[in-house]
Amino acid sequence: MKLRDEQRLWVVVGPTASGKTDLAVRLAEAIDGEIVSADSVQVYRYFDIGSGKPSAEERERAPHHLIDCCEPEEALDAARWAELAEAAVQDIKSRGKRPIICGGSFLFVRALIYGLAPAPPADPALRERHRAVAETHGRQALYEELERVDPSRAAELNPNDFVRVSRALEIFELSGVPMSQWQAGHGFREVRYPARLIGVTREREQQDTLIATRIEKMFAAGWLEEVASLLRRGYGDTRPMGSVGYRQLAELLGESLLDELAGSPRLQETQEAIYRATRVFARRQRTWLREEQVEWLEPGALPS
RNA sequence: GCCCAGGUAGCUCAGUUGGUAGAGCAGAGGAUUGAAAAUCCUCGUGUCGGCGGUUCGAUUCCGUCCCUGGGCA
Repeated sequence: MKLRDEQRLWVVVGPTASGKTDLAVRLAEAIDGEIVSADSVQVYRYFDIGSGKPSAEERERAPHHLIDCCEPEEALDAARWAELAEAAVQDIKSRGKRPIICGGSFLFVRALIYGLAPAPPADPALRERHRAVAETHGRQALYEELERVDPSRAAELNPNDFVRVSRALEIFELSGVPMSQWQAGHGFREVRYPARLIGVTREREQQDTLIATRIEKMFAAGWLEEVASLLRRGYGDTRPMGSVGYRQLAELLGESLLDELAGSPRLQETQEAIYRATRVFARRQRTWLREEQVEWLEPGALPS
């Protein structure tokens, strides 16, 4: 095998449960690499089972970075992640190893490869104000604010898309410059890390089966108990608790006691809801990937 | 056997004072510049349980039969 490729940064992508970690680990062994996780939930400590963190055995086979790198309450955003990832990549290279990015949070990957517009960072106080406005006057009212200061960005957004409307407003309020202008000056045009995207192809049915068995394994490994423990420790309002599966289990545990749940229909229903939500998530991931030029490999294969 | 309540989209249900019907979820597709496992957008013909009757017209009213709950025997 040659497997050394150019100077490009190798990035293992794919929908959830497609086998990214397995491919990345085998790749790392083959080229003396280290893995940088691009996963918006695995970055948080204690959210172990439901986020599908690599096993001890997998971490033994290849060093992993950016897993457990922050506390649940210190929300890590795409820009901050990209900084950390860049530092990890430099560190790995400086030790003569090959960095391999691996993960399903594609905004994170994009932020690393292209950077983000140098607009101001998130501001919790402003977000709180936006939330209050939307709550008392409706999302439309917030959208109208944006139309006044940044009609160009407003035209791209749906009034209901609260998250993006809020962010666009936030940028203007912080910098006095409309988001559309920041974007115009950036446009994801400059590649900071030329990348080679690699993924594992799966038939749709097989993909669904993989998702189902993975969820079953998570429950068998004590996922429900993990969430109960996280809630007890006060992590109910953190960002990772809003992610697929954790959200549903937190809700379930909010209305039922852990001891009553074993084998109950409520638990069964929740497990099915998580399966469905995960499939929807995988679909959104596929939409991201359709944009990119990805080298799709057969399961078990390595790139040449 | 009798009484009551139901039988409407894959599921849960709404609705039509008679003009062949619509939400949520699921499913499919898409967007994505510091919330991204987040957030948002688009896509809904189904013997309205069967058969008869009344009517210009019935899923809607009437009759009858079948099915599912619950109650009484």
